[in-house]
Parts: sequence; C-alpha cells; structure tokens
Amino acid sequence: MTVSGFGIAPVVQPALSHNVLDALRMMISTGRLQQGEHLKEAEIAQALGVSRGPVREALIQLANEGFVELRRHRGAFVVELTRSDIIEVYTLRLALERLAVERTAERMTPELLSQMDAVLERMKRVDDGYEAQAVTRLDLEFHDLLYKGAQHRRLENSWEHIRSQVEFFLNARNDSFRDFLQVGYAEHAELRDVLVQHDPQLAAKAIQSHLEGAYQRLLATHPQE
Amino acid sequence: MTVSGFGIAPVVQPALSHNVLDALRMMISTGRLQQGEHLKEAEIAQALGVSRGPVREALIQLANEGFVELRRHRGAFVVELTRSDIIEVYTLRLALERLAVERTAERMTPELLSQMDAVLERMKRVDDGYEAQAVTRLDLEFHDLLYKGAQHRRLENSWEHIRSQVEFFLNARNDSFRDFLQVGYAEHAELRDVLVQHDPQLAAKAIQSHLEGAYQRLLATHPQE
DNA sequence: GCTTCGAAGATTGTAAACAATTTACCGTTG
DNA sequence: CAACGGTAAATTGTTTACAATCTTCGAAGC
Repeated sequence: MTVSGFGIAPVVQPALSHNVLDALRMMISTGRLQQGEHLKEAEIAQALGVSRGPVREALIQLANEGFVELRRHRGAFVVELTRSDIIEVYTLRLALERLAVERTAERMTPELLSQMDAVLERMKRVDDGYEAQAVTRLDLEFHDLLYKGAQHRRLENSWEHIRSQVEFFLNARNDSFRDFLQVGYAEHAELRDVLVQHDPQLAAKAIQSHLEGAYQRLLATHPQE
Repeated sequence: MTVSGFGIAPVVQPALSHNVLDALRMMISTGRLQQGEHLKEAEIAQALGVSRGPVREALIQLANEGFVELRRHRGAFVVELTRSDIIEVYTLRLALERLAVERTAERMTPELLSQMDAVLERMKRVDDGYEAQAVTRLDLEFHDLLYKGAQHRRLENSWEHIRSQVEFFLNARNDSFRDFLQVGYAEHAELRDVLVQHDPQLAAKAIQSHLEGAYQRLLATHPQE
C-alpha cells in the first residue's frame, strides 16, 4: 500500500446489474413506469442490451427497496403506492431520521457543515422556473447529508431502502405544488441551525416538525382512496 | 374465488434461492461460518446441490441483511462484527422497535395478546438445561409479534434486515451468560402488560428500557477491541 | 350462458457454458 | 533477498439454453 491519495478514482466498471438497477429505479421514481406494471425480465434485458441475469439481480434489489413486488413464477410488478404507503414511508422515515439527526448533532464537523451550506446555497438560488425533479434532488441531497453525518452504516442502508420511495412521492408532489421557493430553503436552513448546537434532543424535535410539515403537504396531494 | 378459508396451505415450493438463503443465514447466525470467511459460490452450490444462480441471489439478499459484504470480482465475505456493530444494531433496533410498539400499543387485539401469552408461557417453562439457540428463538419470536402487531409492512421488512444479526449476537451471548431464567420471562411479560394499556408513549419507554438492558448485557460479553 | 378442461404460448426458475477479473505461484532482476 | 512481471489457476460476471410454471384462449359439456 505504497500509493495513496491520488485524486483519480480507480477504474472499476460498475456491474451491469448496477446499471440496470439505476435505470429501473429512475424510471419508477420519475413515474415513467406505471404502477402495477408487470416488469418482464426478457423485455428489460433486450431494451438495455444485457441478458436476464443482471436484470434479475436488479429486480431483487428493487424488491428490497420496496419498489416492486416479486411473485414466484409471476415476476416483478411495480408496487401501487397508496395513501397508506405514504403513512408507512413517513413514519418509518421519521423513526430513522430522528436517530440520524441525534447522532449527527453529536458529531457535527466543519466539513459536514460546509457541505450542508453548499446545498442550502443551491436551494436559495432556485428560481421560479425550477423543475420538480431538480428540487427533489436538492431536498434529498440535504437529507443524505444528515445520514452521512450520523456515521452509521446500517442506518444509511435503511435510508437507501426507502429513499427512492421518498423520491417518488416528492417528485409527484413537487410537480403539482410549486411552493419549494417558500419552504425549501427556509426549513432546511432551520435544521442546519439546530444541528450546529450539538443538542440531540433539540435536533430530534426539529426533524420531527420538519417531516411533519413535509408529510402534511404530501397528503394534501394524495386525496383519500 | 369460490374457495377460501381451508386450513391447509397452498402447495408452493419455495424457490431454491430461498432455501439457500435460509441455510446460509442459519450457518452464520449460529456461528458455523467464521467471520471474514470467503463464501465461494461454486462451493456452496455444490454443497447444497444447486447451481450458482440461486446461490448468487441468496448472497445478494445476505448482503442486504448486512451479513456478508460483496466485493466486485472478489465475492462474498462474512462480515466481521465488532463492538461498534453491536452499537449500530442496537441503536437502529431501538429506533425501529420504538415505532413498532407505539403502533402495536394502539392496535392491540385479543388475538395478538394470546399469541404473546403463548410465547410467554413457553418462556416460563424454560428450565436450567436450556440451549442458547432455543431461548434466542423464543426471545425473537416475542419481538416478531411486536412488529407483526404494528401492521407496517416496511417496518417489518426493516426488522427482517437486522433480525438475523440480532440473532447472531443473542446466540453468542446466551451461550456465555445463562441468565435467561432470570430475565427472559420477567422482562417480556412486563412489556406485554404495558402494551395492553394502549398507551404509545408508555410502550416506547418500556421498550427503551428493555432493549437498554439487553444491550448492556450484550456489551458485557464483547469486551473492547 | 356459464363453467370446466386442455393445449399453446409466454414468462419465470434453474442449470450449464463462456468471458472477465482476480489471486497465487514462481522465476527473474536489481 | 525484496520487488517486479508474467503465467496458470481460481473465482466471479454474464450469457445462453433448458425446465417448470403460469396465463391465455377457445372448445366441449352442462
């Protein structure tokens, strides 16, 4: 191990299954794939120019992320997300993110702070003509930092498991409600200000009210079923 | 849909990958597989009499559960669980299980209660000659019911993701400390008594102290590294 | 008309073969 | 003798082929 600290990343091709996973994930979270749709392995494989093997592996992962349902001998179906799914995702996310901010508040570093500020800066610059997916990405980027700061591998993993579903809901919402300018920067900046105080309990309160707000705005776009 | 409510389960063979998954999971959680060990696909496939396909799928699942680490072109390695992993599993488990009991307390039904009592009854009957794995199973069975009662698919899924790791730690502990007679029944019965009161906040407190106790006992068996 | 049955097609589950990459070994070189 | 290089073996990544199962659709029987 004589060499280290080069700025260049090692050249490792990502696995094909990883490419397939990314492609499918994006198609679902952006709504290009209908809910309940039957994802046929052969079809996907041909469309992406790979064989069924990598596709199967990607579908297993998607099932783990709760995006598709795997039925034996029937294949993968895009899950239908209803109001009760919003509640599930929200409650689980709150449980996870509370742990995240409690730990992040205790571990706040200048590096992390500057990364947060960088994201906040980009939020501030968002103007009227923004695209829903772009602000969703910013939102998620900020929350990614919360998990990163927690330095908790399994917690980050759990977050990844619902992250795409959150992305899906946020995309749908930001499409119909264009209020990111009002709430986006302000609410996240408030979170940042709380985190630097190194107070886990305060941070837990803050994330609770932040997510509660997001949750209510989300429910407003999904009327009863 | 003319037929329903038969007592018999439909005859669907589980997928081979599922069998492989169960087999590997047990071998790891019971410690039959060394930490850091390299799990070779061909070897496992031959030992279990299947091809590499199902084995690969099982390994992907195991990686999701945090049991093995997958390195591209290198294969699957059994993770090495250290003191910091205990902390991770414990903190994450607490976050999840708090949500679980909060919901279960709100949704407590007579059916669930009798299922809990059945498990408690078996805990009570445990005598001096118990085996570590048997009491671990009982312990986990009770906690499974907490998640079941929460009626939260994604939460149950998250629990499954760390359940085997909890099992691994509990097995190791129950092997060296044989105090299940003292703490096993009593602590879980107390949890049950709290849950029937339909008070989420009280339930959250109870699970916190229960897990805190389990955590401390666990740490005692894993000295610093 | 409605149900039942069965065959053909479609789709997934599994196995086996091939390709790409890593690891291990060993001789060479300075 | 440690470091470097190269070749063979081992291992994973991917593709292809085959088996098992499900779905579809239409005809037969009531």
